[in-house]
Amino acid sequence: MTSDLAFDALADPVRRQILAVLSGTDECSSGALAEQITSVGRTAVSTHLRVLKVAGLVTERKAGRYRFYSIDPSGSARDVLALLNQVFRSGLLAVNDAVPNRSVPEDSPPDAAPTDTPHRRPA
Amino acid sequence: MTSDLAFDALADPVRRQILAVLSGTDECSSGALAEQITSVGRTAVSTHLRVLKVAGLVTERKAGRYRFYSIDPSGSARDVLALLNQVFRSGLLAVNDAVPNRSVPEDSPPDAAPTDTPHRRPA
DNA sequence: GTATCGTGTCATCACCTGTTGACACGTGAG
DNA sequence: CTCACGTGTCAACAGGTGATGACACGATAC
Repeated sequence: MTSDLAFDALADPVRRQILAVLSGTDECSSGALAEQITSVGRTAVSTHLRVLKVAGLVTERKAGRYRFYSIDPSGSARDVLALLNQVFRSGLLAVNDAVPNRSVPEDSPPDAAPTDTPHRRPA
Repeated sequence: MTSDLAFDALADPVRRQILAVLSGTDECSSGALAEQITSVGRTAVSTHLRVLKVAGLVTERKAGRYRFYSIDPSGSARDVLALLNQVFRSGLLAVNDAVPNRSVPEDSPPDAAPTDTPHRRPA
């Protein structure tokens, strides 16, 4: 799954910080990026950049001896968003008032609600 | 940051699988969940459930000796979506409009052309 | 040509995380 | 009451991941 790498890439705070910096600028060189990410060294930033690139979250542009990175809005970020929207659609769209998502055949839990807990609390 | 835990929780494939199962049903007990998640044992599922709960992605409902878990659409998932939308806003707008394929503005190298061959095979 | 800069990669280490089995807690049934 | 069931938690181990410094590669300036 493509979003697999993206989820993994997004899990790291440093990588999210890199993405935040990149989202504020059009593009940024590896060195300039490493200067703004003071929590880790240039090597780590470079490694994170690679992870982000492989994950399809950023794009790389080579210009001479420089390498500029920028957000890849058409990359796997869309898959992540799509998956998240699918999982949390009920609350995000707030249109499933009739609970239409009930299509799992092997759904036979003990079915609680013995005598004191009628139903869960809708938000 | 609340979304920090959420990003971390979403990084694990097993946890995403749990979320997928939960998204297909209203709620599910820990045991029933563990039966559907065959890749790991019940202990691991329980641990993952705890992580998801702490991250604010699922909610727990106690019913007697059972514990039912369900997606928490109003939890930190919204923060994750918001952050992602902020970082990748430029491409997401295009997605919302249409254009499911490459529609990124072409690069405009200021002073160099990508005419280099990254030969990097030392071995 | 050489020197220097910018960058990526490699080996190494330390830390964190996930998994497992055994155990403890609470609940419901008899 | 005791027993069985469902579940969470604990300590220990294995595996993966991130960070670092040294090095290699390519490109530019001279």
